[in-house]
Amino acid sequence: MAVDSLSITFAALADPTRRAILARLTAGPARVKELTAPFAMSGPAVSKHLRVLERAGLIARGREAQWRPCRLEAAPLKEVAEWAENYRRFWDANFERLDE
Amino acid sequence: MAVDSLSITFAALADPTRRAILARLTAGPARVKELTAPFAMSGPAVSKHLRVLERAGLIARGREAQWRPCRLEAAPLKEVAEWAENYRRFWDANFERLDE
DNA sequence: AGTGTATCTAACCATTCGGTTAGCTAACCA
DNA sequence: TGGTTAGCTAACCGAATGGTTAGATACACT
Repeated sequence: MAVDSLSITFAALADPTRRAILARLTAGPARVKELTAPFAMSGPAVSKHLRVLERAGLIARGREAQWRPCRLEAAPLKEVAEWAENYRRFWDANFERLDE
Repeated sequence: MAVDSLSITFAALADPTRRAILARLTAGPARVKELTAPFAMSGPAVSKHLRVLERAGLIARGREAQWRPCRLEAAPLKEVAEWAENYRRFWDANFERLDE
């Protein structure tokens, strides 16, 4: 269930660790070890988060000797922004409540 | 875990049924029965989705005789849009990959 | 008072999620 | 060749998710 890309993207973003990883990657690519450092969490746990992000198309992973550098792939975030924009008129205007 | 509001909002949005409910509510408030109709799903299942949306602050529910009309509360979507906007430069520009 | 409708709670079930530890593979270096 | 490091998979665990059915509650209409 929930095989649509927007659901997968939102699910990937619904975790503060994963959002922190994306935020770190805005400063440029990083290796897994580097991404693990800020968290009180085992390597495999971060590895799982990275897989979730990769499946959502939010990161891409390269291969460089014994490292697997990750870099941000922000395209799905454009979909998110566009989806949310559809609701703009419901938050930035005093839209009428005709039912009241 | 994941008590931050952004995580709760993203988690609520990570389900197509719930996003469809929000989309329906852009046309105005609706009763639970009305929201249930489009889905091949039991009443309690929709009721649970509504509770998730309510806890995320995405809908509000009134009380009107035996009905509990729901209406859209889009404020959390503004947070989502703003969060995503921080990544705009990573999707709409050919940003440099200094590492390559 | 009794019937019907709208909605919720409770209990249950299978699956997914976020974490762990243990152990593997691949690459580098002495 | 052996040792160290980076990163992975596998197996497991407890909690959360998304659904179900059964039953409770609240209100409206005769």
